[in-house]
Amino acid sequence: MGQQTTEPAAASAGARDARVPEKPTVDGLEQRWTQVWEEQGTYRFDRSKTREQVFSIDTPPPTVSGALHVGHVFSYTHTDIVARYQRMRGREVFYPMGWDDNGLPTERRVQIDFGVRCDPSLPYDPSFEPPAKPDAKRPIPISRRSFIELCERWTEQVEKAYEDLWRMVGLSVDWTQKYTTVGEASITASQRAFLRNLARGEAYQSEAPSLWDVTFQTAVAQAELEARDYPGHFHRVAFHPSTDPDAAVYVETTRPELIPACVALIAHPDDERYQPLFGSTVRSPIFDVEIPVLAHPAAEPDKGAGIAMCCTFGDLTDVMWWRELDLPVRSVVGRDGRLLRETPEWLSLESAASAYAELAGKTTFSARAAMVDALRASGDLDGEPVPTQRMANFYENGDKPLEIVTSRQWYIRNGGRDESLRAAFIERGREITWVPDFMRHRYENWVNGLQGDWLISRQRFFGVPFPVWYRLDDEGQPVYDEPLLAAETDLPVDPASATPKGFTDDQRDRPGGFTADPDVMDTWATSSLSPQVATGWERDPDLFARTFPMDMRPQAHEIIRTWLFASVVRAHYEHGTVPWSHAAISGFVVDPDRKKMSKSKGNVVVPTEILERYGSDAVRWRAAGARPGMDSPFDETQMKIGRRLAIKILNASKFALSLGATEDPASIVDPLDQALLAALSGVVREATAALDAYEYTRALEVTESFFWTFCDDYLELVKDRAYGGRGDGPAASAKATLAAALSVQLRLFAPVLPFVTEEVWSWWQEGSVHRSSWPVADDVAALAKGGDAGVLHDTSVVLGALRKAKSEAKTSMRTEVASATVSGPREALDRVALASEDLRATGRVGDLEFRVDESHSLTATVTL
RNA sequence: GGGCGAUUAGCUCAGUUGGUUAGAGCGCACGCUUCACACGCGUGAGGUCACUGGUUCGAGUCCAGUAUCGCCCACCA
Repeated sequence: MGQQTTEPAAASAGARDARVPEKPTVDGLEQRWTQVWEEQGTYRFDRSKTREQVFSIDTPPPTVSGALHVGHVFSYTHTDIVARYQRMRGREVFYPMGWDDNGLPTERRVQIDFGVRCDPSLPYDPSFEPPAKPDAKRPIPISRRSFIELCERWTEQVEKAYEDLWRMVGLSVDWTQKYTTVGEASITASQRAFLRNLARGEAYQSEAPSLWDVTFQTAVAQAELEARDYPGHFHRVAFHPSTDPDAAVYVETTRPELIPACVALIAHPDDERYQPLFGSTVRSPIFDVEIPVLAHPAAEPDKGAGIAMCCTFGDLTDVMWWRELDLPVRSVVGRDGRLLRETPEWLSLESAASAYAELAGKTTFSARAAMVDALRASGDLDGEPVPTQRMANFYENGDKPLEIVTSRQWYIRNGGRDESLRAAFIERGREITWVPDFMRHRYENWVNGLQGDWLISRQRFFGVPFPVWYRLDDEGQPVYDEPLLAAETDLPVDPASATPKGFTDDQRDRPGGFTADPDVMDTWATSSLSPQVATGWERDPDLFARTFPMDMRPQAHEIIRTWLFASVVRAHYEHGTVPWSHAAISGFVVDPDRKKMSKSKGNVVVPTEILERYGSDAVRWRAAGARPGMDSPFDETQMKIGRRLAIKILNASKFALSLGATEDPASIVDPLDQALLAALSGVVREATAALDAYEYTRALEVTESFFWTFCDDYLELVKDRAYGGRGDGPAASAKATLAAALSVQLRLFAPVLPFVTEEVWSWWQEGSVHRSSWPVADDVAALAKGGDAGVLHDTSVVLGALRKAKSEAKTSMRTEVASATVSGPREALDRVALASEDLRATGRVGDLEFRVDESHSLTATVTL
């Protein structure tokens, strides 16, 4: 048997060293072909191509914070399918890979894994080695530089693991095009873009209230907020009209500890309950501070008592009121989340000062309890606190509600304070083709809801520093109004070690000298430049000209507001364009209960196990079944189906080659063969149109459906003829058709199933299938020579009837059929007649008769 | 509360511009050791297309509304 199956294939391939394995297997294909692709540079970007010939992809740099999960594998596969398709279509694909090793997630992992913490005041110790047994509870303080070195060491390990996984998945990334978000290129680009934003007035520094995480002690941006449930209590608290101290105005608050920070009581202008009080003042309980009662339309009559205590600052509404009503600042919460230790000056009465002393230095939580006791004692608490479940803003990585503190920060204008700028960014969004289109709403929703400019500075260590210093006046105070800026030619710059022009290093942090800006950039302030970093902006102008603006930004929908929007902002300012023409938004992989996979839920599926168990092609096949933007449940049984398809491709290909598949267009003369190719031509047309629209799921579907017909019906029908059952001419037609159909189908499958298609391709073709050309529908149609796809279809219907008869008789498919009568419309019978010899051979039919009957569709009466 | 999406067979999903008896795979049932594949092959049974109205000769498909689920955003008085 082995002889029979391998010899014809070898013969058909002529002198070529065709080797069809005896028992083809999908196992081990990943290792073999990733190595070959690497050695041969199959996916290496050819930078002799011009921008029009290039398809460039702004690969999402995965966060280097642990492990990739199966959702990543799915979405990166989606991108790879498009990349492979475009490559076969003749575009030179620029497909880099970045690692997002910037920011807090990395810092946190390093702290835990090495048992250290960063203390910037410590000097650098080059010999420092982390403890062998890290104790995360008692971290060792180390210098900023040592800390950064550990961050780098840690990310290097993880990046290696990530790359290994991506290679196994079969991503056709050009691994010579790598970048990291803390690499030199990223720092340089981030600093350069910032300096230019600053020069053009798009970036600015401001001392203003901003959201503050007391745990991490850093400002955070609106985009990093997460509203979460947070338990609290309503406290009904009495304020007293200045003119009538025995009367009371009741306010309901969840944060009584902010009463010393109260600057106004505010109700809606139409609220008749409070209209008499507008313009008058009340005095706060305990502290006896005079406070105006004001009207503002943002006050909601049905919330609480309908009159709000405006404090500096309890929430973002307070900030708005403070700004719009021109109220004073009376901050009591410090950056550490505790009430200020010194008694604020506006608590002028002695009784107020002593009351405040009970709160000073306490966390907001403890201060609240102390305040409630005080209110209860003074009789200003009406009733007892009522439990409530509220939503509070959290930093997405934090676990305590955010405070609002006033601090000096860097911002980039994003339209949050400028109507026309906002309109410009909406317009940019409309220049982008969104896949799927409805994801545009997420973008516009976000842009239209912006509350303020983009806060880009963070009070952290591991990240891109601002290339800025400040002169220190004679008292050692920084002169913020005249920042000292690094020159673009000096980038990248670490102001903590470099010296500004005109100063010497011994003047650092000395009165009359200078000091470095201590902050680093928000992670999105650097990753928003991924298109620029990847394409070599200002670093490699030749590459940049060939790859920017890019063609495709693949990403998850949850970060449209952050990464996508920020990228649009940066490209708009720097290049006056959108950064890419297409935004392809992938959905999530959800667990069987439709819950998003996340570490905290413990429902994450580790991809390596799945890849090893079913093979990469199988997992990719499943990924391709999730359409752009649609969430997809993880279902392991689906992987088996993909694996089955991959195996089927091996076996069917082996069989087709063993039948003597030979490329020979001229000999394709049999109507059944032409029918197959006519149908295939339609499949190519549909798959091509689908992939042009990034609809890889549809492309796979039509291809797969055709392939099963090819296996189940066509291969069965031509088997006998190809073996020579009806002579050389008919056999040659079958062999030529098998070769053409196999070649086209392998190429149609190649973007989704790169391993198995490459394996089969190597049996009988030169080069990589992934550098072969995508099939052209018209070319396939030309091979069909005007054949009618209906011939195959109608013949299959009759074949099905023959099988059904045998199946119902519970007998083997090899059973002889004494006679069969096919009846139906004349045209259908004519088509079947064109393949009647193949049909008779396959079904083992003795007498095959045709009876015209226009009253019903094609049927067959079978006598065994 | 605002926005977006989904709802078709037990499960995962197709159903193109409205057009005969609504499709596929998995699972299930019953068969078949058929010379590529038992990691296989064949056949079959499964559906008031979430609900209510409307447009139309005709609606899974278009319109209006309702419900349920999911996601994004807002919501600290």
